[in-house]
Amino acid sequence: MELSKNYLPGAVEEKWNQHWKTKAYFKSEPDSRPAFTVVIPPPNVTGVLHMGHTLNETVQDILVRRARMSGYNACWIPGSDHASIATEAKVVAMLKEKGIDKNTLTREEFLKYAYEWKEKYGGIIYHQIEKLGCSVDWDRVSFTMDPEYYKAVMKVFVTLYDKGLIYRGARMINWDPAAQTALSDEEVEYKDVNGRLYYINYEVDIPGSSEKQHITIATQRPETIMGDTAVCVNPNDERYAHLKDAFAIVPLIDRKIPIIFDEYVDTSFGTGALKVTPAHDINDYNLGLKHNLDVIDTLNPDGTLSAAAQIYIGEDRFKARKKIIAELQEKGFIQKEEAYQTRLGYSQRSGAVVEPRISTQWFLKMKELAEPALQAVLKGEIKIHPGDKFLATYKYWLENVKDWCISRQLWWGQQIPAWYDDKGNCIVAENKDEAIQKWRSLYGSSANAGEAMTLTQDEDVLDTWFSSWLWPIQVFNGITQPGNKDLRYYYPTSVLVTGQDIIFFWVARMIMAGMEFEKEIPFRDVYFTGMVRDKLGRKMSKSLGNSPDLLELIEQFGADAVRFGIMISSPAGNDLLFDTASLEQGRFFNNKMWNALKLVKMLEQKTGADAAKEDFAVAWFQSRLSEVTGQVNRLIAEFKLSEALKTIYSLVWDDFCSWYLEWIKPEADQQISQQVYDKTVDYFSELLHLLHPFMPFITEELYHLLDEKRKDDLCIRQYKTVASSNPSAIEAGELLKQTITAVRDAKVKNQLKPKEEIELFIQTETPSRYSNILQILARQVKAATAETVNEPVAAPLTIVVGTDKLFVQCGALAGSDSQKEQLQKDLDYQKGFLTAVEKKLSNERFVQNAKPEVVALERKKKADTEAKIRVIEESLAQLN
RNA sequence: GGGAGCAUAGCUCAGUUGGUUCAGAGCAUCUGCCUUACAAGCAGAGGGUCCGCGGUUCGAGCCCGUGUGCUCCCA
Repeated sequence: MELSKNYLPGAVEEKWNQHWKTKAYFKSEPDSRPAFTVVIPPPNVTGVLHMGHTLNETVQDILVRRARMSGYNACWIPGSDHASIATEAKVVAMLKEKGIDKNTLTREEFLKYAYEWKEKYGGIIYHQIEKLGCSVDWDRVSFTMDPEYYKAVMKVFVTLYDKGLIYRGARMINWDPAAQTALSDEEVEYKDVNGRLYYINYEVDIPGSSEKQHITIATQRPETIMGDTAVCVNPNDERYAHLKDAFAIVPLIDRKIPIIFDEYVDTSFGTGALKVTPAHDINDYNLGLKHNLDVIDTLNPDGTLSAAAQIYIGEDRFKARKKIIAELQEKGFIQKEEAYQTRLGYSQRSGAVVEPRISTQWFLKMKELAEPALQAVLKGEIKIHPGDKFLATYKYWLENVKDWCISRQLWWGQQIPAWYDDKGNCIVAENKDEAIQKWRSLYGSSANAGEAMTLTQDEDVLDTWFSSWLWPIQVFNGITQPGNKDLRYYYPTSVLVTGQDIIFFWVARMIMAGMEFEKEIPFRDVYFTGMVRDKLGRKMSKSLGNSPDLLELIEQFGADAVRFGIMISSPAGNDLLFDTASLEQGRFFNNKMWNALKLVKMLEQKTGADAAKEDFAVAWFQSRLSEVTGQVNRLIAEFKLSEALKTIYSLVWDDFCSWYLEWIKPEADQQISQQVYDKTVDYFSELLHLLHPFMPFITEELYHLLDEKRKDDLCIRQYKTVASSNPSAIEAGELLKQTITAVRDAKVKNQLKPKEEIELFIQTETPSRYSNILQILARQVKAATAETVNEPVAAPLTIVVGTDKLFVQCGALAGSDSQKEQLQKDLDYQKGFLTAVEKKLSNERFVQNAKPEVVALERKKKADTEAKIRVIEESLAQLN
């Protein structure tokens, strides 16, 4: 078989994806094995996978593939959520391009377009997940707007309403004027911005006084003055004591408002006088409630000024601000203005500045739901990784959680299952038929039987997270078909992998839903990945254009290399700086393994019965493999996947390719024993097995190329228990590596060509340590002979390794300065080390206080170092 | 304003219960090699006041305090 010069991932990945699919390896049905379940955190249908998703999916696939190879019935459920605000915005934009105004459509017509859009673009994400090699069960793909899922959301809403946990009421909420919908607190992102503070004079009207006075208030939002319903000052503020029972006149519109007194006002801020605008500020709203103030909403839902503002009606709030400032200035109301650092809330979805607004919305009471969710984590039923970092955040949020605004003024989403009759009576039911029945039983009589038919459903839909919080349950239809077989088998799921940014949006609420509806945790472990940033440390974002296209990366480097690259630079829970250099490293790694395969295929042609057995190399690698496999298993159990990958990488590249293969590789005219060859194929297969969850395609490919008669597939091959490792073989291997490196180094430093033949004599007190490795050593350093001796041998080159002396006989050397320097340097270090050890040992308090084994260790260090110094000094003496 | 985290080689990070054979890895850099698997490679090498200051201890990269800088979350 002809093997290409380099590894070519494209065709290989296509082939195995197809093969795995044909074999249905990733389908899961309940059986007698333990389940390992992962639900994909639903990426939303609006977009494409970004690098954050790529990291997430890769981590999940590693865990799932490993579980599948470790005796578990692995089930990974793909899906997406409907992302109501983002999707609706995209659909509206798409319609606009077609010249269609959303407002001219009925809800049904709009939803038809939305579903069309979802069909067209929702598939992109699934395609990417597949290209990345994710071993998901495509028969179980789930979407938050599926009919069954929709029903589940309805049922949950009604259940919670009946329990008294859901209520409807007018509250101050976060309003997104661009999307024209309410938002939850979590959907608002606060940013520090440079604002300006305007000092505005309000004329004051004091009863019984005709004197012209004014009071100055400071505000960042002059466009809201028309909504002012009071000016508030601190009762302890002497500056304003004379204003009791006085009124202020709102500039421009000349409305008379009371001056009120409340200790809430900070006398040191601004002028100590606060304009109170209950409709447009949460604190003012509360103050208004306390003092019974009017509420004048001067803004329309789209952020323009309303008729209540009296002036600049219909102007955008920010344009109106400019005009109002100009007018105030012109008319002499502005005393001064100054720069002011403030914080503004932005809509996470539309980016618009969020407007606090009083609005009638649906809310979910959170306190009762939060408690069990908090306990589940505090008791350790659910473990968060890395725990030290996020436990406190989780705890704080749940302990201080506020009610959740769950209604959205949109069409794309689950319509709220509440119906109103002509009189405004509200009925909550899972569907209209039930609503009618309920209405009849509550308000009906034979006389008005027909009236129920006029029930109209609430126009609003539910927050997307109100559906995705059911995800771990409803992907198994657990809400709509309680206690079904799948749910019993797969729930609780095993691990949830997600970004730390949605700990509140999703993780906490999923735990609440699990505890509320199943009385059981939704997953045992939560693994938070870090944020993916560019190599300058900036967040990846569309506006910066620093987020690469996943499919292009796969095209360029191969899916395995992408997976490698993102994992190798991703320490658990930390942000990672994404750089294509790490993908390149992955590609190089592919190539390295590809070339190792080529070597093995070459060796296959050179097998012979009477060839050298190379028992040592074979025994050594067996031990290394066992040792490192154990390490990898431990690392993965601790979710240290990046470390695990690094460990495997080094095992493959350094131990297997650089050492083992070189040690067993026969000379050009020699053969390799069948036994060693077979072992080599075994080892290589084991390495591929170990690496497979990280890099599934190339490992599957090489696994089959290694032994073309193979019938089984790597992706479902089961891991065996780790064989024990032989410490003395490991130790001998280390000595061998160390000796080879020392001789090679000496050759380089003395300008000897690597190929130049030498003779090697090792003076040692323990020749047995070398007996197994001399042959390999000789070959690796191009020594015609390599033997242990009792006495020094005259040689131009002396090297010290530990307490052994290596004498190298070779052709003439340029000079012995280099080795002298080397020895001297080594001597200085050892002497310094010895001084430190002796100082410690001569310290009585150390000898008395330190643990005996520590003291013993120090004594051993002293003896060892002294021996080394002796050997180095002898060698130096011989040189002179 | 409240809280959390981080600071170790040029870069990105390991460093588990304090014990100088423990200051490490990968990448990058430098030197020498087109050695018959691999130049996408091989063989070597250099490089750090473990952020500053103080403390605890026989002993601190590790523990405590404090300062500085950066990041994140919450109000």
